[in-house]
Amino acid sequence: MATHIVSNDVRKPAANKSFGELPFGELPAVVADALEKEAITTTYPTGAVLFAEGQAPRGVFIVRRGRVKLSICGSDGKTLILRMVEVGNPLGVAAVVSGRSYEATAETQEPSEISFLRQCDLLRLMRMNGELALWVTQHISADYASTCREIRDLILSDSASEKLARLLMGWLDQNTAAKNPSQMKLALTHEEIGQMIGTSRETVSRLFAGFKKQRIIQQSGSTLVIPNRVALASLITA
Amino acid sequence: MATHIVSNDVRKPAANKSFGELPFGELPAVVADALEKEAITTTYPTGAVLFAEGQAPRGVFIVRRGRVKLSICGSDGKTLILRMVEVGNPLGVAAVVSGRSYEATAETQEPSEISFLRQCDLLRLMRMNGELALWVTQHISADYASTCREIRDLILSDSASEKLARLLMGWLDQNTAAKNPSQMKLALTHEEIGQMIGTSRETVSRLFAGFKKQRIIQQSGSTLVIPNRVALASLITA
DNA sequence: GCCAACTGGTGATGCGGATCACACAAGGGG
DNA sequence: CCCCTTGTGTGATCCGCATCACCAGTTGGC
Repeated sequence: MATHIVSNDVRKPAANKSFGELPFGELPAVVADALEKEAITTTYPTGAVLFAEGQAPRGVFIVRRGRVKLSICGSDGKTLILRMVEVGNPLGVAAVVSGRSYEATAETQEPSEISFLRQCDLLRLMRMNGELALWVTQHISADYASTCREIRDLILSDSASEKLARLLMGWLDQNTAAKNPSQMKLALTHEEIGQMIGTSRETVSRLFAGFKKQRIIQQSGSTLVIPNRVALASLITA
Repeated sequence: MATHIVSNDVRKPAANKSFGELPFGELPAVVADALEKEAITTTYPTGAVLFAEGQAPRGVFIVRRGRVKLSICGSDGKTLILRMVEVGNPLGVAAVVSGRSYEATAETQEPSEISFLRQCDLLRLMRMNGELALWVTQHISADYASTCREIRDLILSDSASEKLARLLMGWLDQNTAAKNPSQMKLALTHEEIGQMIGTSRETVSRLFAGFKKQRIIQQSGSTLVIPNRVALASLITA
């Protein structure tokens, strides 16, 4: 648990890497204790909406098992997926702390086990427990950083292929721990991928086809192999 | 632009005007007290870079006079302006608290007076002073919310006119306090407006021309008048 | 087993806005 | 004063991708 804030030590200066990774793979002991005492854990089916954009904050949700999709949507029904939230991470902290309404919608992506902590309880615990307050604050910072990254990727590359390449690179980086780091399971539909990079489903289809033709990726079933990481990287600067 | 980068050294020993004369604006008393004791205040010319995207965090900056542009940039030199930071607001809090590198670049937009508080001092103060910690946390939340809003406005409206209309509406809303709420000073160039909404300078020019033709806005010098707020609003849903 | 709903591939078409290429106004400094 | 920079207005062109329209697999329910 590397939960210290300060220290002038920098972990990885400009290596703008995947944001999903937070310093704690598991919850710090204090947080875990607090949760055990105060939180209510529930099992949700796929597609359950934990909270929706614009709702007044009720509390925070912490993913104990499963995966949650965090997205924002426009008036015309268009959707942008901000990120997938993995086990051990909280949802809705910024809204709860600030008292503003939830900024995004959280929906379970698969059957999930989620702990819920009411707003007033969280705030009380934060006051009593500096460590927990710190944990919360760091998560908000991480969310902020991840959102900035999202903006960068979306705005500053205006070819769709560059955006997709960035997304794939991000997935690769998250995957370095796996036994075969150039291989991964594709858990999203083309539609959802489109919603992550702000393009249409058809474009995603065509891009994948193009990448396959250029031997940048290979696909068998839902398994995606990227034999040529440099080729992928070269699409980004292009 | 980017005339010179400011390092940690202070270039002019804290413009020694009596603190009583211009206290820390609208800051809460505790925050103001802490800053008075610990922060170093410096005057910067237009175009000074307080910190740049990717740098390791040194501390937070608080705007005491002037205006600071917060932006992120892509490899190809393209720039997106996140927001203008006004008097009384801190810059770089998320980076300092999380220890990650700054997520954006901060550049003075006009001659400004900025207080600087080192990372270690801020963290120490936060530990000692819950109120200040709360102030910091709320600011990070606010930044997060504002960034989410930015994303929404950028992604979910894909006509450029809608984006511009959104921007103008935002300015109008900030302006309600003024004596003439439908009138404002245009402090940005078309280029910068383009960088705020993610379009080219030429498009901004053409959009303004179109809006004028449709009697949605009037312009005389750098003063912008929006006589018809509803017409502007109607562009957003369209 | 079959049908319905979802997913993925691919062509044709059209539009929005990026880009290039100017020309013009306003300062500002030497 | 002229020049040089910076901001602005506008036309012409061009291309990427959204959109529409299909069809072909795949999955899951009953």
